[in-house]
Amino acid sequence: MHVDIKHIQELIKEKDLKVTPQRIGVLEAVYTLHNHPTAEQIIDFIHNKYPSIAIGTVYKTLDTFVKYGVINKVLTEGEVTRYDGVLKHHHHLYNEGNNEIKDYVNEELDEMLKTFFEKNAIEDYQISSITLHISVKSLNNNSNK
Amino acid sequence: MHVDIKHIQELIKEKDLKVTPQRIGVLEAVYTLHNHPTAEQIIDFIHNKYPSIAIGTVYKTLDTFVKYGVINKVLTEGEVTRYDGVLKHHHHLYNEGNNEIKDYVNEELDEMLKTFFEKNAIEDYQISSITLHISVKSLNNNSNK
DNA sequence: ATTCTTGCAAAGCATTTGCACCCTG
DNA sequence: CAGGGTGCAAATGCTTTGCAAGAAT
Repeated sequence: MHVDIKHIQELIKEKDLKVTPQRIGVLEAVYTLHNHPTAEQIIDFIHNKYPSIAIGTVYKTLDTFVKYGVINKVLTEGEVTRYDGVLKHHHHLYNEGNNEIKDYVNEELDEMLKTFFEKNAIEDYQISSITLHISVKSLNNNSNK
Repeated sequence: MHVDIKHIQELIKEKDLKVTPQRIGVLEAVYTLHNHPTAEQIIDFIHNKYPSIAIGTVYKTLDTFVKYGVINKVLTEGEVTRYDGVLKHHHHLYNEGNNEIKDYVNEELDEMLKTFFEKNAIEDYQISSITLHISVKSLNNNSNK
């Protein structure tokens, strides 16, 4: 998967953050590694293109991006933190076989949920978003794909 | 909330685990602290009743319970691990204001989701469970309750 | 020029581990 | 009494922090 650096620079600038090689590298890594990478995976990826970037900088950059809504953290069962560059609303498929997390997009489902909770409001709360965590098993014995 | 020790002992025995004061204490803590406690909260609770229990033992016991399905881990955004003693299927309300996680049970919703995914199967996967992560804001300025 | 960002290395903290001893079944 | 469970303390590993030096606007 190829990633457009120009586009990355714009995303950073849009949030009034300074555009630095480190930030470009981190965001490029998150997009390229698209499968909910850990900080460690991001650091490994970056070390090819920008060999001298500091680990602390990667952590700080990831925090900044999450804070400014450039990326999100993924919900996990207390393992290492994983990040997600896909901002469009989506759900997650947790593959029990190989521990992978895949995105699942379904607008019809979102529409149905929206309607449901309009009719069945939760007392005292206003809903800001609903994300499904769908645990699945592969039907093929092939644990990848 | 009062918790029945007899019942706790049975739950442990059912899994062919040895019933020890440490295990009883840990499970008692998870049930009493019912609000998705961290290991630290569990340790604090236990230290009243069983002052000399080791921290490492609590971690080992929690791992064992998760492994044998006595309790579950809760999905979080990479913070400390939280545990959940409620085994009945339920969803989670993430209160953005105070970072609390509450249970949300709605069988009609579950029924609707089941029907939806019967009609809209996910290619190559079999669904084992669906949990909603509902981000909410309190409507009262009162951030508790 | 000013403010924000980076690099580095040390510190922090939750969790894990190894092993001798102990207790449950 | 046999096998698993516990306590302890050290070790691990992810992540954060503080600050001087550097870079972006």
